[in-house]
Amino acid sequence: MNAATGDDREQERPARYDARAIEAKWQAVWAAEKTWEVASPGEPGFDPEKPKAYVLVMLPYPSGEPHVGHLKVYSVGDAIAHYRRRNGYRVLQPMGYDSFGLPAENHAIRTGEHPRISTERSIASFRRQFLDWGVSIDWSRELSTSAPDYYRWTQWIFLRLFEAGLAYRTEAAVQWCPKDQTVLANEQVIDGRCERCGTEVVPKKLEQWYFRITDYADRLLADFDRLESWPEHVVTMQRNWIGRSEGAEAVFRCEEPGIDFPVFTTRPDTLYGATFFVLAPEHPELDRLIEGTGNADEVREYVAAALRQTTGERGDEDREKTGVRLERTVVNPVNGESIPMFVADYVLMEYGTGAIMAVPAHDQRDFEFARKFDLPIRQVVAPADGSEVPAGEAFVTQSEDVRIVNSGDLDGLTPAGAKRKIIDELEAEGRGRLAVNYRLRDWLLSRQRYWGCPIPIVHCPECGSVPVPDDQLPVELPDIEDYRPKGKSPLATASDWVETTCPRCDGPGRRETDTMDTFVDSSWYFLRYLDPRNTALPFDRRIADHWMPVDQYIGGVEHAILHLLYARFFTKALADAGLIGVQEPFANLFTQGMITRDGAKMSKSKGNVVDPAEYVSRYGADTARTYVCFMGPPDRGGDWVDEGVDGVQRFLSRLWRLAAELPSDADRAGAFDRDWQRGTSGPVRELLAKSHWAIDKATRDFERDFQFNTVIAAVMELVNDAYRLRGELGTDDGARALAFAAATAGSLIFPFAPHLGSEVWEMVEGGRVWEVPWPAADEELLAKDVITLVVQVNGKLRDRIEVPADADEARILELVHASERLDAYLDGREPVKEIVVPGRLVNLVVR
RNA sequence: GCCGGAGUGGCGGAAUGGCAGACGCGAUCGACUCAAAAUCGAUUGUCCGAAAGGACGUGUGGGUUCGAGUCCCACCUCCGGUACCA
Repeated sequence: MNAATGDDREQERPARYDARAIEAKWQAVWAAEKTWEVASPGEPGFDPEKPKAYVLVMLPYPSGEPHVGHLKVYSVGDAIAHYRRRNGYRVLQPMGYDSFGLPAENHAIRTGEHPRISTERSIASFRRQFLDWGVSIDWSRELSTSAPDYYRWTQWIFLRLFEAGLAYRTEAAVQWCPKDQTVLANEQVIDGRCERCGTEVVPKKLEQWYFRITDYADRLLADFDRLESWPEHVVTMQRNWIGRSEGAEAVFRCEEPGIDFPVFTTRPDTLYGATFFVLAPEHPELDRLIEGTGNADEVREYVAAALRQTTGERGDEDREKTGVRLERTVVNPVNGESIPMFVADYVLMEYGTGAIMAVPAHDQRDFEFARKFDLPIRQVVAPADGSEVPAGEAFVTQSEDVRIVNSGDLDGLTPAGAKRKIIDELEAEGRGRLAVNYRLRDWLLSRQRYWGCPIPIVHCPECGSVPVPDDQLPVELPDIEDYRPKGKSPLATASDWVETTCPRCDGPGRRETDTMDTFVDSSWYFLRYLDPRNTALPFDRRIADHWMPVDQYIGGVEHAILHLLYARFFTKALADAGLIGVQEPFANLFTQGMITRDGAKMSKSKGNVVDPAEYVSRYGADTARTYVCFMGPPDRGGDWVDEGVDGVQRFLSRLWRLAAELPSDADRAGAFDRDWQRGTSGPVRELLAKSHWAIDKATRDFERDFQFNTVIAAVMELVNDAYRLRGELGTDDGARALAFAAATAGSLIFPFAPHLGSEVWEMVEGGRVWEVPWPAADEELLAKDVITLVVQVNGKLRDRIEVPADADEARILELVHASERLDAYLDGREPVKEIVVPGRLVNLVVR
């Protein structure tokens, strides 16, 4: 008979956990009292006693409705924010929208609706849902990057970079997306396809705006040391993307018509093995080189064909090598040898100098090319033990157990030694030098699209590219009739807007009609949050220096390179301009894993999309939020399972009922009294100890890389124990223990289920849980008098014994030897070794 | 190819070198109910055994250790990133 709840309370039908009512109640409190607003130094309400914590989730692109990825990232971010607040920090958690961008513009092309209208609609629904989820945001700082009072400062910063020589315009081969009709940055081309629409990109020669991010390559690498905690793989990805490689530049001279061709090589030690020389089809000296030679037309034809290829086709490694031999030769600077020249599309203009020395014996690509064109292959690196190298492939090795051969005075040296010697020689003769090369290229920022931040430049036939003066900012985006891109920016059709006067000479000028890549907008938004209503500057340096860096940044790993690299670059450039003190924007980074459904990425075409709003209205925000944190470690992905949501709902209901069905207030007063707690025994003590265990476990797992799944599991255990012990707790002490357990569970679950946590706390203790410090476990209640020790024989579990917690090794062994169970396993043998791990186990080793 | 990450019950996942499988889902049984749902409780790695108990068990093969899911070596599979980068 289960009599625990069988009192007359049941006559009035037990109330049920009404998540929506509870959530509306607390959201109203937070909105009315502006609970999550936080002051900067000098503002009223600023509390200098508390340390600051800037907790930031990557700003969303507002398109349609938030999806589960947003639910997860804000659930994680908010849990961290709440945890920090209750640990005594002044937490800033702002919100904004990355509201320029292609989807809104494409929508405008389809429907004719102005992107501003559809964007505002999306922002409204994002805002509504974030409020509905009860995220603890300082809404007074809300911003959107497409608002003139925001992009005014994006333009202002662009002009500072322009003045510093970090923004420039030049003609170069760029990646063009034929569908979106715009150029793309290298970072936005994935496997030769447009990151946004998946169309194959094609090369195109255009005059475009760039940021000189390559100037910062070394600092971007070195300053990984300044970060507190970033996922190692993100750092590695950025390292690889920057792609620093050390080597040498060597100059090969073509006597006729007299052109020096520098090449970059990471293997100057193999210079003697160079048997031919290859130029990229785009090489600027090619025309001059072939002028008047017998096969100039053939070469031109090859080049034209190469340029027509999509980036994907050209990048295909498996394709057979192609190329054309030029009727020219170059001289190898180390041995004076004349070697034939080729043009081939496997050499890229964007990397190095667009020309290579080919060492077929030790480079797979050169090897394939040499085979195809029947060129000599000269081995210059050999295993130190004199063994043969495989014939059908290039001999490529990082090993130092090799020696240089067939290379004059380099013979017998290791590659490292040969590199040093050859670079010294090249430098002495002025035919080369030590060189460092990067994979990273300058950031192409102009886009031939409408819905972006206008570039504040006027083109003047007299003065060139002239910056718009600061006092004329913002250069506002004009309204236009037709959004369709036509190979140039739709802005070009707004002739009233385009035609202007030159700020420098007052003559006629034309506005720059390209807009900025939206990644520019999001490269500094974390600074605007700090001083969002400043009308004189993008932000006040003193305020920014107070809050920066972001203490905890949270977002998807898909931004590991793009956004995070750009934002790091911007921060350094702004620091160099004296606008801010920090060198790195994000001290700690947490990347959350992607939620799938039925094991697959969610997509409309698969019909497996989870709409968070649907779950929030059915189960409540607390259930949805707690569920995404409970699925597994938040930095890993997880599969959305409806039954799992039910499980979390069940748990939250149990917690609510535990609080709702507590005995009357009078019986349970003093539940938090430590002296009383320490004096208890039996089931009362057991439940109190479990409560303190949960506090300790939750706190440790919170600190340990945000292991939210086990934090929540600990609270579940506490609630389960409370139910299990409830029947044995019919005394006043029992009522107090239950009250303490329920209040503690509410307090610990609050970062994930803030509404329920507040409600439970209010029901049990009264007051506001977010104003109560994060609980600390009582060591004395954590400690046990009697502990169970595991006894092993030869590493196999054979017995358990109860020992006093303070028993020493001798006493433990005495108890072990008293065990009759063990005799069978020992079989009369004397242990040769007895290992005692206090508090853990005993292992008897017998032979 | 290169660089990361991960392989543990029917499923998601727990385990500072020390009781493998916490917690949740699912499943089975029981209580309540006319019945069902909800709720509460119990059981739930595999094999042998009536039971007591025993053997096996963390992708594979070896190693270190009193003791290995955890550390080392070699390999396999999956996932992510990246790639004619000279």
